[in-house]
Parts: sequence; C-alpha cells; structure tokens
Amino acid sequence: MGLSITEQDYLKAIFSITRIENKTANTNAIAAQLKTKASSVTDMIKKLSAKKLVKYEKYKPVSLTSLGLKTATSLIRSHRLWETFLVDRLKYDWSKVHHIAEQLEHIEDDELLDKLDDYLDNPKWDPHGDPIPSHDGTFPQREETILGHLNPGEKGKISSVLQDDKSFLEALNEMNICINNTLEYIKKIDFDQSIQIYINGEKIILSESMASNIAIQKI
Amino acid sequence: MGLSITEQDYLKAIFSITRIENKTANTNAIAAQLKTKASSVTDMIKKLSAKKLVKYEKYKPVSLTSLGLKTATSLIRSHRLWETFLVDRLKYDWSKVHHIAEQLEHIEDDELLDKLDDYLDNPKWDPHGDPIPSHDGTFPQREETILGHLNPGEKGKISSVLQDDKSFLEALNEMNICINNTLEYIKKIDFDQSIQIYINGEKIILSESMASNIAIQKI
DNA sequence: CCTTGATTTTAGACAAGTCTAAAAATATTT
DNA sequence: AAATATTTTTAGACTTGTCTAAAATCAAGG
Repeated sequence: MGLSITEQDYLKAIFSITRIENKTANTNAIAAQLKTKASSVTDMIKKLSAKKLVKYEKYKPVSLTSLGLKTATSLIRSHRLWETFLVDRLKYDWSKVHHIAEQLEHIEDDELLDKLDDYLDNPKWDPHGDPIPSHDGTFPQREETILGHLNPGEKGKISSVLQDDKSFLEALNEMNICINNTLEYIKKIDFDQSIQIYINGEKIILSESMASNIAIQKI
Repeated sequence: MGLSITEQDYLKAIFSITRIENKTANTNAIAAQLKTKASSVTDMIKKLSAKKLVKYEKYKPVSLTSLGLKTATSLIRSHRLWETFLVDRLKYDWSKVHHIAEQLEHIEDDELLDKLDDYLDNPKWDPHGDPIPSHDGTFPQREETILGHLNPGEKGKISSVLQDDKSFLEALNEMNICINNTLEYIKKIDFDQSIQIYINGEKIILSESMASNIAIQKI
C-alpha cells in the first residue's frame, strides 16, 4: 500500500502510547508524542482509518487494527535492529543512535530486515535493552524491575533503560553505567528520594528520576 | 541547512548529467532524469539557486556551485558505501541494491559516512565498479575501456558496469559474468554487432548494447 | 530577418500535511 | 442539572512539490 513516513510515525506513536505506556491513545496524547497539534492528529487519524490501520470513532481514543499493529511492530523491529547495527558494528555511542534509527527505520525493502537480523546474529535486545520483535512480530519477554523500586540489599543486573533521551544516556556514560552491569541497592536518601547503589566497585548516588528510568533483573 | 530529499535528488541528477554523462543540464534533461516535468524542474531550480546550490540564469542550463557539488558528491559517496554494505555484508545480489541505496543515501548524520567507510575497510569501488569518493570528495581514478570497443585478441578484466538496471544485472548473473572476471575479446559478429568473448572457460555471445555497458581494464 | 519549432518559463490548480482560530462535543464541578 | 472546563473536531489557510496549459524565449533555416 505504501505508507508515507508521517503515516508510519503516527502508527508508531499510537503503538508507543497504547502498548508501552499503557495509556489510551487520545488526540492530545498523540499530538504530544509527535510534537504536533491536535487538529493535525484528527486529520491524519481519519486517513489512517480509511486505510484500515486504526479503529476510530469521533471523540474516542484510537486503537491499532491488526494491520496497523503489524506495521508498527515492523517499524519497531527495524528501529531496534538498526540501533543494534549502529552500536555493535559501527561502534556508535548508544546516546547517538536514536535519531539515526528514526530515519533508518523507514527504509523499505522486502528482504532487508531479515537479512539485517541474520547479519547481527538475531539479537533479542537492542543497545538500550528494549526487546526486538522477531520476523513474526513476537516480542521476547523477561522479568524486569525498576531500579528505584528495589529494597536495600537487593542485587540486580541492568537490563534496559526506559528513555532514549540523549542527556540521560550521556549521564550514564559519565558514571560508567552500562547495560548488563551488576549492582546492589544500598539505600534511599529521604531528603530527595535519590538512591545509593554499589556498582563497578564504587558507591554512587542516582537521582530519583534516573533510578526510575533504569530497569534491572534481580539476581 | 537541511535539504529535502527532493532537493537532494535534483542535485544528484545535475551531477549525473554534467559529470557522468558529460552533457549540459538543461531543463528537459533534468526532467527526463527525474521522470518529472520541465515546469517542475524550473520551480525547483529557482529554489536551489536561492540556496546557492546551483548557478542559474533563465533559459540557460544549470550547473552546481561548489556547495552543490560537495553535497552531490556526499550523496554519491553515501549511495555507493551503502551499496557496498548491502552486497558485501548483507549478501544482497548486486541487481537489488540500487533501489535500497536510493533510500539509504538520504540518512543524515555527521559521523555516519566515515564510520561506515571504515567499517567497510575504505572501499574504493562499489559493487558495480563505480568509484567511491573519499571523505574529502576526490574520486579514485583508473583506466577503463568499453568492452565493445576492444579488438579481437585483446584481454581485459571487468572493472565496472555502466548501468544499474535490474534486468541488465540479472542477465549478467545468469551468464555468471561478474566484476573482476577476466575475458578475451574474440570477434564482432557483423550481422547485429554482437560480440563473442571467452570468459570463465567458455565462449559466449553478448549483444552490442550489453557490451557497450561493460567497462574493462586491459591486461 | 522572419517564420517555424523546440525549449523554457509562468500561471493557476491540486494533494499532503500542517497550522490557527472557532465551533462542537464531552467531562467535571457545583 | 446547569455551568464551566477540557478535549476534539471543523473550517480555512499555508507550504512543498507536483501538474497542465498557455505564454515567452531561444535556435535555425530559408
């Protein structure tokens, strides 16, 4: 059918709101996600609805049809495979790849994703620890806990970050905090809810907002 | 400055006409190259001229400014590096990569081309034998002859093909004709100007139009 | 140098996607 | 249940890139 990049971006936004943030995809939420205006969203939703990509009734939140879901999943697969390529193969810093993958995810070719997947040895998780859906659209699963929700003494391994924000990732770089690092939760500091952890042989403090954007697997 | 994909395509078209085909980039030639109309070309040329990417006077052919040339060269570098990636690393058939590289060449990031270049071990020639400009915009050079222009008894090594056309490349695949194959020119057949060559241990016939789209280095 | 023919440019229209401002519908509060 | 606030939709306009049709310019030949 051939979707425009804009149409694809709307599908991704709806996926992100409904399946990742677990909220309802109402007009304002989509507008916020895409940094556009509510009126633009209404226009585009009508188009996507005409193309059977979303289910839409006036004044109600939209949802993806199975066709829309398939398309969005493929875009996420593409984004995360390309991020993996950029970090693992081209040696990009993980804080710089989101913007490039936003462009690469729209490259269209029937064979490309499967070839790239094979070339990268069928990774299950991207450089930020996000699950990479397989060819058939299934996401790998695992148990994760938010770092900030641990109790003193508990240990874990960093499995993913919940933000692609450049400055957030750069801050982690500066503290030498990476995916797969193991850590121990020491305590919460009542004053500002920041937490103290033991990681890479040293004690460090993480702000509450940082700790709430890091997911770990308990050990 | 941030050029649209369309603007970039016009710059490439002007580069191709003036620097590869060695013709003058008049309105109709550009329209033909981009499969659009002369009136659309006039409109766009005005925009590119306002952005100092082309030199333009009404009713005269356009030429690239140094800025336009730099941009076009970078696009060609991008296209050819991505083609190399697709064939060498993802194991695509050389007949399928042009269309994908047309999309990939527009990916924008300051570090991307140099990282890709290094990752691919700084190739000088792409899968079709076309020169890949270096970071500073210089194209590698070599002596080439059109296969059809050889004389009986002369030998050569296939260095490039002058067409990205899918069916042309597929036809070469079927005859097992690849870049770097060595061959001997046997004779021209007067009837239809097709030629007979000795290659890969067998004698084969190539039509005149095929032979005029294959370049070789004499041995 | 004037006429014919080709090329190029202009003028006006269209489609995609966006916006602002206003109207309509829904949700919330009292 | 009415009044108020919020959300969503509509209406109309703008931008980018395209097109057709017509006008303007250029190139050549007689």
